[in-house]
Amino acid sequence: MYTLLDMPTTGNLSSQLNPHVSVDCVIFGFDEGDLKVLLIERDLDTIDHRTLRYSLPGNLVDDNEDLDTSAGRVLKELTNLDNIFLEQFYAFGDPLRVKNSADAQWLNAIRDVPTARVITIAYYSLVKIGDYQPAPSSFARKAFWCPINEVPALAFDHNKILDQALISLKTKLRIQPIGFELLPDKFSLGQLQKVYETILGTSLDKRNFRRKILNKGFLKPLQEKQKGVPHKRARLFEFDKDAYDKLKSEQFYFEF
Amino acid sequence: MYTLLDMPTTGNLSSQLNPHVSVDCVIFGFDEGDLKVLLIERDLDTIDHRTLRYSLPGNLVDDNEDLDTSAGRVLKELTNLDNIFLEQFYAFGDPLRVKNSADAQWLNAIRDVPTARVITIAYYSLVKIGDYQPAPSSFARKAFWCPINEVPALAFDHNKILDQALISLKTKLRIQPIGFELLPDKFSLGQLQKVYETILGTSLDKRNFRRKILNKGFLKPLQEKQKGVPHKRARLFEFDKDAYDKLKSEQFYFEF
DNA sequence: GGTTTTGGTGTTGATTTAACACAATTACAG
DNA sequence: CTGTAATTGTGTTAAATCAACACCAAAACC
Repeated sequence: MYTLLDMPTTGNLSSQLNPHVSVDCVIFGFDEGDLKVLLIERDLDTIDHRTLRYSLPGNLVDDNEDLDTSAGRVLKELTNLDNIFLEQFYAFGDPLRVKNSADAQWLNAIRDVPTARVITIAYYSLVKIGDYQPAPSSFARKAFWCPINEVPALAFDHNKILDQALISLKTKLRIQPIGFELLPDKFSLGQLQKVYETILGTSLDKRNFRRKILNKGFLKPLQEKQKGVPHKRARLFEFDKDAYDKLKSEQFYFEF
Repeated sequence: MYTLLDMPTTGNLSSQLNPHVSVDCVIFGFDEGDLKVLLIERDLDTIDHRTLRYSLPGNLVDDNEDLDTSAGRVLKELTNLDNIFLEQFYAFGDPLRVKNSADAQWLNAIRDVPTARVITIAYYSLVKIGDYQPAPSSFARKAFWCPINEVPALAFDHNKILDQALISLKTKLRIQPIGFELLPDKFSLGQLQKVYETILGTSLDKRNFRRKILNKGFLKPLQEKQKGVPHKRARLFEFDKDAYDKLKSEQFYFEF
């Protein structure tokens, strides 16, 4: 174990944290019909209860790292999720964004320059929940999937960052086929429809949805079927990356 | 006049520049059938010729300012363009982005911490060229509109930033009615079509374009017509903001 | 054997799209 | 004054896409 004051900041000995710039990661997953987001519970050993317990995984960048690299490193350090494709979506720079009293104590414990103004570059990603096992480390005591509708008050402006991430996700879903990234490799059309309905916040006609998405030509039907469900078994599909890449190269515009 | 070493950094006496974070502005305009971008020529009094002369308007943020505010201030300081709606589109953070030899001398002359790693938050905007008169100040010796296809080598990673801004612009044009923001208040459909064609890089069918854009319902036809053209005079239109806001509030999705 | 749950399927009418050609108006050149 | 060059403005048709809509099938569980 480490204490808050001497915990490792990065895995790299020559590292040098930039006190003014951080990255935050909004990792979306989908499970049991719910859209979820990966949160951490921060280590509170030395901190009283007025401190906000939960936050998005995020930390200062290292001055030798690219922003994308930072985001990947920080995510791994806090949650053990590795090799995630992260997409930058917005930089948050309110001069007061880390100056709330509830955050001050935690910053005092963990930062060299706790009063510095910090600009954060926010990233998001979509993952198949089953493919990754979040495991907390560094200043994260827990790392867990939280349903979007049950997200508690988060540190700093993280609730605002999450809201913005959701907006970006919605926009992206309408422009690029990303729904399946939240699902297992093999999925049914019912599952995929549910992803679209959840994120877009609408309900969709089953027959129209199927026709539309299948006509795009990048879903490959498998022989395999669902098992163990108390109803008719759905045929499984997988995303056909080759087919999609080919369409893209022919200037095909996806729009859902 | 000022010299490079004692030039004002902001108009605010209590200001404190953050050596690690800057903003850069990509201002698009449209003129004579060309898409243009606002560049500055940097003051080179003390600098040899290997230094890159041109750049996007940009500078360090002040630690008391919001990023959006910084972008507006920096743009005004360098080009005198004021009250421009700027939209953030990406943060660039390559650790080496300001470390090219051609940039080093200029940084030495102008920055307190010339070797600091600088992350930049990039903004873009669309303006009617006729509405603004660029006037250089601070370290800008000139401020001028440059056709997109004739942009020279720029400082730092500014060519990359510009490329990315163009991609964002293209995406945005397909999703929101922003073409008229590049045109005078009163414009012809021919001008508007040209904006779309230039930015999207395609040619469009005139009859289909007119029908489609007029059916959206936010272009108000005026009685007025073009003057002084060596061909039939086009009817002028204006953007009807009220009508558009009403459509938006009814969950209308624009898509071109 | 009945109940519950989700999977799977097709048609129709309305809307939207792409493709396509020609006459009218103006300034300017000769 | 006449012709030319440039751009405006307009309508139809066939094809594609979209929205709306209802019922039977299969599996687990009781």
